[in-house]
Amino acid sequence: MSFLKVHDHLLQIYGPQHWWPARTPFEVMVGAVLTQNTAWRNVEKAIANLHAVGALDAEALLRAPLPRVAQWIRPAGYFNVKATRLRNFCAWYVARGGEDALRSLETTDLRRELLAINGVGPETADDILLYAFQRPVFVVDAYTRRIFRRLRLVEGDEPYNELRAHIEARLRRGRRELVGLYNEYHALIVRHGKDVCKTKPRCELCWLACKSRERQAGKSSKALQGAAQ
DNA sequence: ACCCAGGGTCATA
DNA sequence: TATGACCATGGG
Repeated sequence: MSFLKVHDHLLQIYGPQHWWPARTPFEVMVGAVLTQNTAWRNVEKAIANLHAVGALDAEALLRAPLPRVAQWIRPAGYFNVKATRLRNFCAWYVARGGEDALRSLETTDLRRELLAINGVGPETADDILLYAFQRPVFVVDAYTRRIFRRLRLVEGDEPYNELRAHIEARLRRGRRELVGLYNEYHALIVRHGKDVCKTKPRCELCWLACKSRERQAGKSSKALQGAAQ
């Protein structure tokens, strides 16, 4: 079972996910910060509030008092922390010349600058790189670690960059368009992660993951038997 | 009542 | 490098 095959299974099961749900690249970036450890529907409420008051804009967010931003994004949780993070991000965004100027940066430079912002970690940075700037970056999240661990494709507790590099290296050989592939793949993993094995007849991928674990158990028990002889 | 959600930072060892 | 505490809302 290759990383590419897993993608194809997921696509067959769920169909295209059409990520990222946002009107503009800036809205993607705001959503990426707000969705940290938070259910997406709560983020939608926060973004709707920002949209309603005309604050879905970097300059507007910088003009607004921090406590007011916090109230706007309250449904997204951690609102005091995230208000500061949004402000940090907007300060960088404006100082750096906005979307058009940022588009001309190399992916590695863009990532380094994103990670330098207090409140933007590896996953948030990669969400922004992939879904706002269309860069070929595979986003690793908790669902990613879980599904690939269950399929015995990774250990699951590797450092972020190690896991990303490992998966990207094995997806690059598929002769496919990478931005589209990474876009759909991460979205499908999240979609699958939400209702994994909660559906009555186990989906094909969960079934495969189960078989994969049984294979592993069989091998290790045989190894133990062999060692006992 | 408890658990989790499309993480990240900071203090500590 | 690697744990643990902390942030906070809303839905199951």
